[in-house]
Amino acid sequence: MNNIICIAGPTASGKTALAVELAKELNGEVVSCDSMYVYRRMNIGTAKPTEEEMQGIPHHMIDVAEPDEDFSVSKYCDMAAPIVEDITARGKTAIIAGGTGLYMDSLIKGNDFAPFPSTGMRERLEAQADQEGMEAMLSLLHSIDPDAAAKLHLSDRKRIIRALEVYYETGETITSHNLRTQAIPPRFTPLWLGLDFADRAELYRRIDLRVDIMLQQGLLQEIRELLASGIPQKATSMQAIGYKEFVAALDGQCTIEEAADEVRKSSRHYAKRQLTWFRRNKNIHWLTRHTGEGAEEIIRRARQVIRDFDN
RNA sequence: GCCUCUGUAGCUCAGUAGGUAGAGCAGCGGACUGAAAAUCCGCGUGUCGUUGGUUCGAUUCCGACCGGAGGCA
Repeated sequence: MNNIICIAGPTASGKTALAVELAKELNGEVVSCDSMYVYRRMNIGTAKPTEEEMQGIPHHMIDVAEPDEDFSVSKYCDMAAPIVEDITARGKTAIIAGGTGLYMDSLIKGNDFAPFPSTGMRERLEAQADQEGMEAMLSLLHSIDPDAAAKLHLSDRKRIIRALEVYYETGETITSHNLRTQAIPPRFTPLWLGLDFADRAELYRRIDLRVDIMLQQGLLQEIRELLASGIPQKATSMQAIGYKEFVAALDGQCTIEEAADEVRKSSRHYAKRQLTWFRRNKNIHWLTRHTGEGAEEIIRRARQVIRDFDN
């Protein structure tokens, strides 16, 4: 009997509904695995499940951070791992559902992350990159961690700087750090379920529809309130799809309709990236929804996978 | 009705002084270890409107026809 189930899948694929349904049937509680559900007061644009959708099932890792807070994978794992352990210790099933692949994998594997220093190292490296250029930064990285440098593209500023930062702060290269943490056995061994559509266009249609619904539900008002409460436009939370685009529109940089088009486009790209991430996880049992099939069919197949797994 | 412009990838458009074509966006694939809804990489998918003619060879030149835009009436 498996007491941990992971539900992966792209945005708008029906993870929330499946998680609640399985929780009802398996005496479960849902642990959200979504980098944006963690922020309070960001409800409409993140498509956070409503009280009604939760149907009385306990949900964890939702509304655990302020929108101007610097949240991260490591904070997520630090908070979520004890929750999963507690749920299973109480004899219930933990249903980990969400679309943030890095968070989900890290929670399951028990990754540990090199610290994020507040020593000003990051700022110094950023300044150095501005002055000397990325070629210089990459060749610097090459001299201390050739493996990491070989894997990174010149344009991937974010990762080049992080690799340098880890080395200068800890004395260990990021390559060595990653190898070390990958050798740690996984913290959990869940049953993996994945949601996808046989016809990609169908997923995209659902995404388009969802953007219209968000606007009807008052997304613009939600964003105005967040900004009015002092959330800076460059906060991580405001980089969420559906927020950054409408923030620009409210700022007069484009029309609402243009922003809505951008949101649809970014959401499609995001869904594709999510699928790319999850597809390499060979443990996932994919529940592929074909044209004409309803949500009940997917739930039925999920039950079947769970039954087969328990036998 | 006449005149001018126009028809090339899903969309917007380049281009070939005649040798079957290429950009951006879309789309597709991939990477990913304190930002991940972030960040980054790769890949043209085409009856060049139709049909005749000239030519060794036409998307390109010429004619007709069919669409579209504008002008004159």
